Amino acid sequence: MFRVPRGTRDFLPEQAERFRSLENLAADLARRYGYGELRTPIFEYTELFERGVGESTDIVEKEMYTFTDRGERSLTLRPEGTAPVVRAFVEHKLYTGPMPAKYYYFGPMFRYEKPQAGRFRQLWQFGVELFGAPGPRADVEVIALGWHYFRELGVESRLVLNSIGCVQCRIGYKEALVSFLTGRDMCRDCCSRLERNPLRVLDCKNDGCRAALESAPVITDYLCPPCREHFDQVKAGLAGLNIPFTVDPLLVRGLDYYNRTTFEYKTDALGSQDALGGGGRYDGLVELLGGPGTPAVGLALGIDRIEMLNPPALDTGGGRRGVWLVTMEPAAAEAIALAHELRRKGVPVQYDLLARGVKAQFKQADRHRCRWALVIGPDELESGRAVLRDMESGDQQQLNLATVADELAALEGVK
RNA sequence: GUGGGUGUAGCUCAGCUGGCUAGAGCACCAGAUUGUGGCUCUGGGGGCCGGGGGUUCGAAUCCCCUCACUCACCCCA
Repeated sequence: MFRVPRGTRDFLPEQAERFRSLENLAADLARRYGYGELRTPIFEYTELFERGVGESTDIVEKEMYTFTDRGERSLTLRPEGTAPVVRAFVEHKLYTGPMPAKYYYFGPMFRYEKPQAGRFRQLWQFGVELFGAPGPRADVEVIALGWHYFRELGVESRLVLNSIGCVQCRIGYKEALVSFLTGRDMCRDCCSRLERNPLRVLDCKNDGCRAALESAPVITDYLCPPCREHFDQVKAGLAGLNIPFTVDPLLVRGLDYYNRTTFEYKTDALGSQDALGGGGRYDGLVELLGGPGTPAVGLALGIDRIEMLNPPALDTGGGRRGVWLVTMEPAAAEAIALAHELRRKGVPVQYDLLARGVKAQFKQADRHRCRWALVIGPDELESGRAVLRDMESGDQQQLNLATVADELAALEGVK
């Protein structure tokens, strides 16, 4: 028997509906903030991610689905959404349009990881990217949009904020951090990180490393005056919108392109996979990918994990909906013709396709959780009056066949 | 990539230290009720016991390998 590939899954109608709702709510929110949808291919040239995401990141080092096509080109299933959006921004010279330029995306990403709770090889992200606004208000808008999404869904999340400064700040900080940590007791990974990318040590969950970091210098003490000012204004802007947050100087994100603001939305309800989303500012990426120097800030939210939290906004109540048409010979053909007329007028109608008896058809109406059973048999055609049964209460009434479509459309629980 | 747990019907599981045609509940289909669902009763369809190999007169059960799922580490959404 075939199964879905490891780390991927099928979405059966009930869950697919939940994902559709999450997408619709995200798209609606993005539009309210003035973001337009930008769809990019599922795969890109591998080099885009190598350069855009960063050679030394986990994503590029070990998580990419990379393959060679028949033209000997190296392609990669997109592991994240920002690099492709930036590529499109540059390729279509969108920087020539009105600034700032604001885009959102929603779709699957691919990472070759060992699956576990809340971690998949094909995962869905909703993200936004804002180009051309260097000031802190842009950071605040993006962070607020993500916060707003959680609020509308009714999902609890904690906002964690940090600033990793600019290249200049980090030179000084890295020196301080390396000299502080050198010679201390850390895990093997961190010892190598110390040389290659010392900021990653901050992200280590190892107890020994955490202990070593207790009194380590923090990046926020090394921000240059402009970066400090920017960070202060981001915090003030969030406070002004009554968005609560905590500052975590250890928050370092796994992609190389960030500068200044970084943030994550976390949950306590998913075990060890606590990140629901995150983002930050990436002022150098557009230029790195061949465009004009353009400041930018963005975020990405993990839809799979959010869905796992059972957002209250997705509760549909589980009520009955729609109409089941009960047919019987020799009047079935005529009844079915009427059903199609009802469908053309927007009424959702199902009917028996297996030549089952009346009793079984009512049972089907029940099992499919239809709100109404509409009986049209020989007697009804003769009298011109259809029998309508409320499958919730059991009450029955008669409807005039000539006006049945309008009457049904007006009923509760039809759609 | 490293480590732990689990694989028996569509689902949840039982099956003792190897021993009759492998079971239950739920679900599905039908009948009891030849134009009325939910409750009840009766009946029915469904299993290469994850796969392969081994031990044995005999394996769902014991051993080895493998695959899958799952949880955790790393890291992230």
